[in-house]
Amino acid sequence: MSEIDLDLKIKFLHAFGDKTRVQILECLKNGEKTVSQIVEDVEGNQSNISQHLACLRGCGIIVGRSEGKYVYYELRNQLIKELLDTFDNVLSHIQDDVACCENHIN
Amino acid sequence: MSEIDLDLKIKFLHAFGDKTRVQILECLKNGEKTVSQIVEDVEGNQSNISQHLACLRGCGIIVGRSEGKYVYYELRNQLIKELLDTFDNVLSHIQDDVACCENHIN
DNA sequence: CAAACATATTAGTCTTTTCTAATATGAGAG
DNA sequence: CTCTCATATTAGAAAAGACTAATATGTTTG
Repeated sequence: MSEIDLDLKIKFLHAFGDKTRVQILECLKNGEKTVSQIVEDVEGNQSNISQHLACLRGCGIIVGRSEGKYVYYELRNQLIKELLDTFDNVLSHIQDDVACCENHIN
Repeated sequence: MSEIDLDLKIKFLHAFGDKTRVQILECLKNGEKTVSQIVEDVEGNQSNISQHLACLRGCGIIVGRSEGKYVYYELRNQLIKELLDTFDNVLSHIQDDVACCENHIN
């Protein structure tokens, strides 16, 4: 029952609330990939993806390792993978109730 | 294995990425509360809390019922409660790795 | 070592989200 | 009914986040 710092928690959770980042995470579900591969999969641009990777990395969600001129990223561990699955699971049950909330607040 | 709409998913996940909203959810963990009680617990202002409640409601995370002049909110169901617990669980393991990522992207 | 490639960083702008203050709605009490 | 209380809504300002373009760093290859 370790106390968790609220700001830390928000930072972590916030990382999951962006389309590009979630797409990155989904494309990492099947194992590690280089930045270029991710850029291609997600159809983003290099700079943008790189920034999102830095965010995910800074939030402890993914880890990267350099090999030559490439950097391989993957989900940090099994817990993260399970968390992603949990999201899908919860959503498949709740889906129909995620309705309005256009601007997320108005 | 139902397909989940990505935008829907982002909307849902985004709701968990705000401090005030997470505080609201945590104070609802122990059962339903009126808006006033929530405002007090979270030490927010009425308008702001009301907007965040609308967001959480719109995202299918909480439900409200009116009774007289009060509105009682609670977590939608057990799944949501478990999801909140899962967050804490994952975080307690990863905590130390949620480091930099100051602006969530830089 | 210079060129080519992969990735990261920076700066500036644009967009989205959040907050505050004011006002509206709706219910019960006097 | 009218006043008060609880909650919701709106509008506008402020803040945070994300995107683009340009540049920097570091590695390999010729």
